[in-house]
Amino acid sequence: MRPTVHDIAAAAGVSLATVDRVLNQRPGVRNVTREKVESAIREIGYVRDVAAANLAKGRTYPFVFIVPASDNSFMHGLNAEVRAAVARSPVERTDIRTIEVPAFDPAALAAALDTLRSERPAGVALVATDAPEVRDAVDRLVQDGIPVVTVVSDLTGSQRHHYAGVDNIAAGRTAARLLGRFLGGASGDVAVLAGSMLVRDHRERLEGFAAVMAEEFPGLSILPVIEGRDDPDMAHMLVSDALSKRDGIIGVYSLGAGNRGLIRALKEKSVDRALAVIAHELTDHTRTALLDGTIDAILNQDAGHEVRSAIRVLKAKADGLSVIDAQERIRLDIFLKDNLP
Amino acid sequence: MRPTVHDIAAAAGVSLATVDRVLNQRPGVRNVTREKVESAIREIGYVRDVAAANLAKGRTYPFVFIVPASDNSFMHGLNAEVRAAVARSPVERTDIRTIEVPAFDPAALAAALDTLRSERPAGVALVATDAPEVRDAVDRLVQDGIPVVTVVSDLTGSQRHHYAGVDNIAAGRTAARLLGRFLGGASGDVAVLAGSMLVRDHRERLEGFAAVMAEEFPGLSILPVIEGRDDPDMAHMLVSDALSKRDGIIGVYSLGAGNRGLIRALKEKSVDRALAVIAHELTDHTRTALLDGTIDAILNQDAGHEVRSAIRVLKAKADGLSVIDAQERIRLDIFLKDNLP
DNA sequence: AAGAATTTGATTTACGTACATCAAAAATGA
DNA sequence: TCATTTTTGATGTACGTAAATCAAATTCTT
Repeated sequence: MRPTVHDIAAAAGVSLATVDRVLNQRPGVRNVTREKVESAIREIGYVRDVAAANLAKGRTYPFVFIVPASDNSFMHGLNAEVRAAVARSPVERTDIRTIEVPAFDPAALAAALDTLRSERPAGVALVATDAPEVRDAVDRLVQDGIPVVTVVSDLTGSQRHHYAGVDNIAAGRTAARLLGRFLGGASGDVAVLAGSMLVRDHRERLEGFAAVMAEEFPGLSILPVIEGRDDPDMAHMLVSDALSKRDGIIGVYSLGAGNRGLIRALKEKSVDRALAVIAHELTDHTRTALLDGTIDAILNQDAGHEVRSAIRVLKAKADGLSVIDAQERIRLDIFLKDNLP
Repeated sequence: MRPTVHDIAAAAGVSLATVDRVLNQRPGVRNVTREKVESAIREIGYVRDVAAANLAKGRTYPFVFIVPASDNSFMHGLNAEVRAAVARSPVERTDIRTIEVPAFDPAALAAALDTLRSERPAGVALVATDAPEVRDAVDRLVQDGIPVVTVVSDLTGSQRHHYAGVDNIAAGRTAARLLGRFLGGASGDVAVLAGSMLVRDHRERLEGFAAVMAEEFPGLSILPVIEGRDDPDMAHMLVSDALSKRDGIIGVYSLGAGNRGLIRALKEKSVDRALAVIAHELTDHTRTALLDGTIDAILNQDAGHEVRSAIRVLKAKADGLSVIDAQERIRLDIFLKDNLP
């Protein structure tokens, strides 16, 4: 049987009340006594029964999710997953509040984070905009002892406890190798469609993509990045334009959102020529395009996994427990038309 | 606040004791009363607090894992993951016992399953050997009300509650498309190395592989399957032999274990020619081979996820709760050298 | 309608932890 | 050494559920 607080008390030769004072860092314990209790805890391998503790405390975990107010499929999906988590709240003892902040607005995000310092939630998850003021605001929360995890997009050099998202450099590298291999040694141009180079994920994907292209596929040259601002119409226009102007384009890498416009442009031109196309994020549109052959592969991060992982990690941090690293690694999904979920 | 048993009692106009009788299916309740209570439960949306219930019951979940005594990297990894789950047992309130049965021996597996009928564990997870007697034994357990999940390999037509493993037909199809695309329209022969065609996963992978090859890559023809019995030396010999005899081989698909021998054979021959190679299961050997270019892609199922998912599902079934389907879907991992974990 | 059988209510204890209160003991200061 | 402060012990209640007991009420039989 698993040891209880009574076992600690017996092992340390103190009373239950003293054990309680040590366990919950209440005042009024001499250092010698505290150490006696702590070593007893270590010796008998006591682990607090979190379920019983939460029951006694009537504890719920007040968490805050900060998401950007972006109007693209991926963010909609992420929001849906957060809502699903809210729906599970009573069972999971969480109490999740969502804050929307303008996208790409570091000041607004930092302000929102600072608001939380006085509110003192049990944990904060945010889709980070990679800027110094955001980093500093996150570090302040961490200093205050509030667990913080970044979701989808990480924050350079911050003290956040965890990042629930994919390795975007690896994603870009993977895209490059797939595209290169699919093109089988042919020479030509590769178009890259991004949302904005101000977003860290996009920059990183491009960085990884360019690196592998340069190292391994010298026959392929990357054209100047097209920034579609994750907007379908803009993407459609820019991609159509590029395809008409440049005959040498034999591959396309879409590393952001706004794939609807890309797909439309590709379909209009695909009568003329075959392109190898890799896109990010599995949505209804990209799924259809993958199935009909417009897109050859989709790289995806599972928003549901990211949200659930963020919550698990925040809970563990709030309880001072460790996490199963392998379980919390967010994997890069590669979908061909055969392994779609 | 979340409703409790007291709220049910008040809503249904009965006593706590009666609510308890209904909730825990104890005898001595008239049907009209039972229905009154049940509709009250539905109306106020009561969900049993599993943590509190387990605390009261002092419950642990006695689970049994049945794994084949196979001596290959994948099964070693699976065993390690089960042991890791055992190490977490006190915290997760599980009590996991492992039974080893001879591999590819349906009778032994069925016998082991039947033993469990009297033991009545809270759940059983097994790596299924796909045979009628196993199916019948599983169905008997299910009839007895014991939750059963298959892991890694599924069981045709059985009543098992859940399968924690990948879709192997999809895996084979994915391998075929990757290989076909990597070969970029070239014509030639493709060698397939399997463990044994008696195992369902291997048969299914081959089936999916062959289907896509026939549909989409008519220039590639699949040679008769090499059965290496998941044995490195045997695989080495057979593959070396095939590569020497057939100059037309330009691609290899290894859908089972025993990749060490394959890799050795490939390295010996690779000086002469470039092959596209796809293999299953990420191990130290295949990882190294992927990094040095001997293998082009690895398809993988994460044994840790499978074990943890199996346990979550068994718990949920034992508690009569539902599972988050998307969370329990075991995904096919595709690894190129750039996205290795 | 009486007696038996069944159904329902009321109440208690327990699980492991948190938290509060009050009394007792020990350490500290002058 | 005495008064004061600090530390420790003892005890009780609570969280939401399970499980048991015994008494009371209701239904069923004949």
